[in-house]
Amino acid sequence: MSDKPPAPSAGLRRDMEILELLAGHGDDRDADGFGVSWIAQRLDREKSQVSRALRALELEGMVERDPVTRRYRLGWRLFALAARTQHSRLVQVAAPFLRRLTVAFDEEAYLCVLRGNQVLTLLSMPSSRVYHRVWEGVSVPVIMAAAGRALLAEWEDERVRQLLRAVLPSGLEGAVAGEREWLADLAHVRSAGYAVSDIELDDSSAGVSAPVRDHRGLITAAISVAVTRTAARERLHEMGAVVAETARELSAALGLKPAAAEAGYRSGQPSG
Amino acid sequence: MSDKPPAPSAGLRRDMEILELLAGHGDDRDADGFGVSWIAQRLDREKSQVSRALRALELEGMVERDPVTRRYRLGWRLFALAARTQHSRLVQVAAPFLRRLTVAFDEEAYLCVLRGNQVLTLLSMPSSRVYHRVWEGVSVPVIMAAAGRALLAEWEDERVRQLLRAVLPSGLEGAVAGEREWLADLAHVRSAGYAVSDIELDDSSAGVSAPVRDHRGLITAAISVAVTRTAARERLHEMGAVVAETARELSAALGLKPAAAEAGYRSGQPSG
DNA sequence: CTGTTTTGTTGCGATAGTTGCACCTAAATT
DNA sequence: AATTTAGGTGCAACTATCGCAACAAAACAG
Repeated sequence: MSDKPPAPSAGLRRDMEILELLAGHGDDRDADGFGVSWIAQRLDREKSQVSRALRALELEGMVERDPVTRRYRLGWRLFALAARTQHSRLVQVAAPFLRRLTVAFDEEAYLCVLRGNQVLTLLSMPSSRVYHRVWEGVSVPVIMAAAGRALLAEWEDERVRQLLRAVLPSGLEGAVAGEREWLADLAHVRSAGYAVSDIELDDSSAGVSAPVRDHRGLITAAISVAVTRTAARERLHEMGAVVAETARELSAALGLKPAAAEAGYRSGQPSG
Repeated sequence: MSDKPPAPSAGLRRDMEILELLAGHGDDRDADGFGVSWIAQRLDREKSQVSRALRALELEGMVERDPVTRRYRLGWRLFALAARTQHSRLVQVAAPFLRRLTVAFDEEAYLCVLRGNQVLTLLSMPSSRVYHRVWEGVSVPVIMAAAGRALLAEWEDERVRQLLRAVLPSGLEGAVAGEREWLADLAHVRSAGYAVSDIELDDSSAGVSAPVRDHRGLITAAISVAVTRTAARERLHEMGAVVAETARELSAALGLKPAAAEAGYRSGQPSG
């Protein structure tokens, strides 16, 4: 009477677990997919259940089975659906702008959105110098990337505090100071139009980031540039201005009418 | 007693129908998503069912709800999963090569794979001249695009005939002639390394296409260039040679060792 | 090539999640 | 304020799924 709180949409949850598992660590060694037994064990479920689920998923094109190894991988349907996402549209429009940045600075550029407490990278544009890791579809905590500051720039202070408290290991002594610093950073974004952070997606690079607005003037994305070499602080701010201007142009390309640019200020979104 | 042939994985099918519906016609007017009732009616299902399904899908990030309009759209999770697809990796590697083509010819370039009887476009690289329609995630029948010929180039004749018969409106008088012509086209791909077609993705342009091979030497994708202006036949073949060379380089970038280039010949895949 | 182990699939009764209806709330519309 | 429409919920009936175990098929080993 205590241990069976109903589990609605259990099927979907299982399917998603499978897909997430197939998505893998993103590493490459698992490129040839996974077998039924391995998945079943990893998920602590019945082989039969996994077998049947995978067959159904394959029928829908969500996964596909290597004809020779008989292992499963993520399927084409995911690609087709994702292409119809609004995120995809955003990526399409943003790509040329990011490219411009990579050309100008010869540093990697990213397009990110906020997803809960995480910053999700939608697009990573490599610089000419290195074939860097692909960050697309990868999430990092908001507190890390400069993009996090750009994305939260116009949240109400109280909501920012809440989020920080939820994310930071609570009880940390420096938390209060960190909060204050964060709020100051956000104020800087509002006034200067860009954020600067010592850490970007990975910890080997600093970053600058600027907010991108949709047609209503709400911040919905951020452009970042990761500076891999230890550049002078001055140069970071120099780049920041350029990134901010690029973000503004991208916003315009997304349909932002100049008048609306200020309208979104402080409007926030419903707490979701 | 006659109308209840078991419906396994009915839940998944319903979810996929919903997602497909949300994916929409790809048009833009539906950018702000769809409401529960509309979806329920369109799918001929109970409102409650759709409501619950959408809530579950939202929990998994497969769809997201506009906080203000309360309408549903495809969600970020699709993007994140798709980014981990092998198709995505292919797109990443191929993008610079396609870009080179668009720069060289100032025409649009595509990366396509075969999916059943259809050619699925994974990447469309716009030329500088027009902001053309985005073809990513869109499928067209094999018989249309030049890419279809490139992708089938090394199938056994018999399998090609079967596929053509399945696709073509059967009973057509010209079918036999069409078959012969097709097989000749495929032979041309094998000898010259590229295909030429009067129709590319849309019917306003001709196209050239060349096969891309994976590390085993099997044809797994195709690069195409759509020629929008009515160019001289000569120029098409000129471009074909370049596209073929680019496809070869891309294959190498994908790990194809020169030795394996011929190994894949005629090996075909299990009929899937 | 034959025996053995591992991996994947299927049948079937019991279980448990889903269905559909009616009802309800909230928001838009008049 | 009244009416219409969209979206969500409670609950009993239903039916798809679960898990077990037996089976089939590869992979492996000798």
